[in-house]
Amino acid sequence: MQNLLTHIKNYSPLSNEAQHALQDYFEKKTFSKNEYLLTQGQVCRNLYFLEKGALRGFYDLDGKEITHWFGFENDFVTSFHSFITGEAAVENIQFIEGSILWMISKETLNNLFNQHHEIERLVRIVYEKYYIRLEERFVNAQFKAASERYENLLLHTPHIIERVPLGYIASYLGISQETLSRIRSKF
Amino acid sequence: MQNLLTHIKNYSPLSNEAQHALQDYFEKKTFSKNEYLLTQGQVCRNLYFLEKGALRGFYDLDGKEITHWFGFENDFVTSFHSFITGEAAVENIQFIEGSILWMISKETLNNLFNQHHEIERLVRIVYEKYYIRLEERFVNAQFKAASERYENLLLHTPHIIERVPLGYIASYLGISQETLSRIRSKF
DNA sequence: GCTGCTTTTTGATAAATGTCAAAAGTTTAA
DNA sequence: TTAAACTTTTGACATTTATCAAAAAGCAGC
Repeated sequence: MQNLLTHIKNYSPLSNEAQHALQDYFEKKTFSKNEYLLTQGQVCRNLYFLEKGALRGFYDLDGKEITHWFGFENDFVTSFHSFITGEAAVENIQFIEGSILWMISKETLNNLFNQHHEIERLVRIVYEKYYIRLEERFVNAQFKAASERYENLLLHTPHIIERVPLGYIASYLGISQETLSRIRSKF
Repeated sequence: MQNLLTHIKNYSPLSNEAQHALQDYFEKKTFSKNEYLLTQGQVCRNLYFLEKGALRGFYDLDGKEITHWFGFENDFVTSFHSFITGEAAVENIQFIEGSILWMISKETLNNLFNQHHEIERLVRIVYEKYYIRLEERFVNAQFKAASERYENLLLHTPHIIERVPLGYIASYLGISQETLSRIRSKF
């Protein structure tokens, strides 16, 4: 929990009352490797903070698993589309490692927004950060060649390569596993 | 201005005070076709609401202009990365049509956040919407073939095809103009 | 250290898309 | 109205990436 609070305060300062409110309502959860946090078709009504571990979001495309994002320590995690719209998730969220997370429901969070303007501010700022992070990935995906995307990964998020099987990384980069293997052999 | 207020209230309800505050601080701007709202290297310190017209965001890649987004009526527009981080923009924003927009500075907006929790809520909700919109584009970009991306465009945002030159659309879809032309000839 | 299972690499070939150059079509403005 | 400028299409060819199949490498449990 200390992790969560410390991390959160990097985004935006919080009064003691707001901190206590968050402490009261975030609930600790642990999962082991390969367990699912969410499966396709469920509505994701919670937001999670990943204190320790790793997970991936993936969906089924013609029988193949397409991993489109990873979460690691200090990431906020949910199936954003489902969480925001209240519709069924098209994706699955699965643990790649045994993990510890903190959970809060959308409903509780909305109540906290009403009670503490600064908590809503915090979430607004988190969205900003996540928005530009996604924008960067988008530009990479659409306008860079496969080998450049891999180089960028090596450069900016090497922990992904160290902690994630190659097959997941391939679809994360939007290329086939064979192509990724060939790109790697050139380094 | 009425447009802006009406549109905004679709996101989240607003008290009269908050509405008046917005009315006081949003400033009207008009531009003609081909003018620039922002050029690469400038810091974008404003958020805009596009009441009428159309524009594009593009950047330079090895001498070629890569259009990566469009804005139309009722869109909020800025160079998000620059607006959020305060760093120089890597992109240009140019009008595709003569346009009318409403402008507010980041500084003024931050003041309004302090005075009206509900305005910050509104922006938080706008970010949510824009986040999932971008997420959808990302999945399309990375995991769908060029012809599928074009079909999706026809299906979901046909106004883009009607109002934007083909060359811009090609890079928006992440394909060459020639390939786009060939895809189109098959319909 | 072996056995069976999973992950990664390699090879051959096919499919999708890009590039360059030129032709055809459209728009603009004197 | 017509020449000039810009946009879109077409053709030939090159490059990138995917696909399918099989071999090699890595790893957990015995």
